Amino acid sequence: MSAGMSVSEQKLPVCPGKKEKFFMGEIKTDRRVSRTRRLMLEALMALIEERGYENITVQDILDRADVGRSTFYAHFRDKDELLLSWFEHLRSLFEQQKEALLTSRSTGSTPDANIVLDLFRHTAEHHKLYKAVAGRQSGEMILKYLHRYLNGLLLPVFEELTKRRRDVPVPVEVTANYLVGTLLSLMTWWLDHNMPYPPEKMEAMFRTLTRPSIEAALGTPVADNSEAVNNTAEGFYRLFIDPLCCAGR
Amino acid sequence: MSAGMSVSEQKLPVCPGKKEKFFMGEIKTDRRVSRTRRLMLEALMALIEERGYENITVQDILDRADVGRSTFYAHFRDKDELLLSWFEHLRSLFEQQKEALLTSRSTGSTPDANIVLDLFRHTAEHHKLYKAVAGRQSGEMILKYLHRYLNGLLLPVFEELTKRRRDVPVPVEVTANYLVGTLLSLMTWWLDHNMPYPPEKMEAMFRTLTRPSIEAALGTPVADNSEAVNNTAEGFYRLFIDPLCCAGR
DNA sequence: TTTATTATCGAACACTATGTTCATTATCTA
DNA sequence: TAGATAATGAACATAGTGTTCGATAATAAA
Repeated sequence: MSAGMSVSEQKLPVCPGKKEKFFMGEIKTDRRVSRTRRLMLEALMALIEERGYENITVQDILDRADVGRSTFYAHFRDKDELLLSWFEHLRSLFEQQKEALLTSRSTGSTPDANIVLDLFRHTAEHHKLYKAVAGRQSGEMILKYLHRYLNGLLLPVFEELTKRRRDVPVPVEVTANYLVGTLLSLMTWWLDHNMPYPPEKMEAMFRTLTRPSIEAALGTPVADNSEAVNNTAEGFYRLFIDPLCCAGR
Repeated sequence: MSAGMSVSEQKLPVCPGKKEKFFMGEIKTDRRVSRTRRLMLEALMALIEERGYENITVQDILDRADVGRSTFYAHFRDKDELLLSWFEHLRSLFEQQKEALLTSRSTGSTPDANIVLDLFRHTAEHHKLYKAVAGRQSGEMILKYLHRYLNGLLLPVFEELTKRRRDVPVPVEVTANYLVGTLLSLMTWWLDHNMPYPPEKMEAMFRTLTRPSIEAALGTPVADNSEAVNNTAEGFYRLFIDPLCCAGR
């Protein structure tokens, strides 16, 4: 045993997502690790814009990133996991922004933020990438994850809103799913048609289409609360528009 | 040249979809051809139900259908084309039904048919297959085709409906896309959650969600036509519900 | 600076699947 | 029955995936 059991004990690089903090001691990520991951992500993004996700091989990424084959597989199980790690990155950025808004809210500033409008604007900025990732001729992987994520954000909001209502004609799960679906549907249509309208117009359409549906889906309000009821849709949009309320709980 | 130029001139089997009818002479499909195609389609369907489209290899289909490899490629370029041919088959069935309804309509019988309800019911009957084909964990190929097809049916309807309107707040392309998207979104949600509600309830939800949206999306009617205007949504549903109107033009 | 650690490299390899070729055989239509 | 055409199946070329492991290089910590 002295010569070190050389039986396939290749170590995996430390996952930077899991900077485990026990006993206040953060584990720093090895420079090489973050560098490699960055290179691979950059290569992936560039290649996606060029050819679309489906038309990329692992070898392409390796060549572009100038990284060894085994290194890739030391970090990710496959191409999908790399793409997913990008999505997780985006998500954490989004959640950071949410936190920021939450605190600035409690301070009193920034009365309203329109998350849907922001989404359309942000998408427009990176339309090439997003079209390649979510467009009609590409795999739907990311769209599915996004759908699930947004659903998770929205569901509690609707559950809150329907607490004081009787005879809700459409189950909240369906309504949440509907709303997210409509948003993503508008978004992909917009991208696939090369953004023929400005983000503001798209947001207006989204509102026009979904607001009356939500009123209808939530059903008749209970009698004793008629004031807070008429502006439920308004309330919803404020909730939805303000990301904090959704998951800041 | 006498011995018949044997230079890679393998003939493709006659495509039965193209039973060309010129001069009243239909070309009969060779028994062997239809038999092979039937076997391959049956194998595909069975395998899809078992494992889902993504997890099937061409070899699997070959084994199940008991058909030679080269035979497969004589008929279809790849797996996708086989699946597509199934979709085309379904579509032609649908269009036949549409024709039948159209003629029986002109005869005076069958006052109304609810195409959306029929769709939910038909899906329920074959839920295993459709879930495997369109469910969340499978590729979206068929869903995309279906989306496009339904869009094509719907667009002219909306164009007709908006002819007499001014200041339509949402472009008809967007509205059509929205409506189809919502229908398919409800459908996949339903399948993915193992059909927790009956088709009738699903159809009701679809109506609840989309009717007010459509009213809103079509915008204010012109003044002089106020009667026909208030029931535009009604008219739309009759149009949409009655498949004839959509593409029977 | 030194040292122990650990990430990267890269070439070889096994594996799975795709799609093509073609001479031979079986089946159909007329 | 004859001529035409479809099916067969084995062999092949191609392409991509994911793994292995000894050697090398970069890093953090001492």
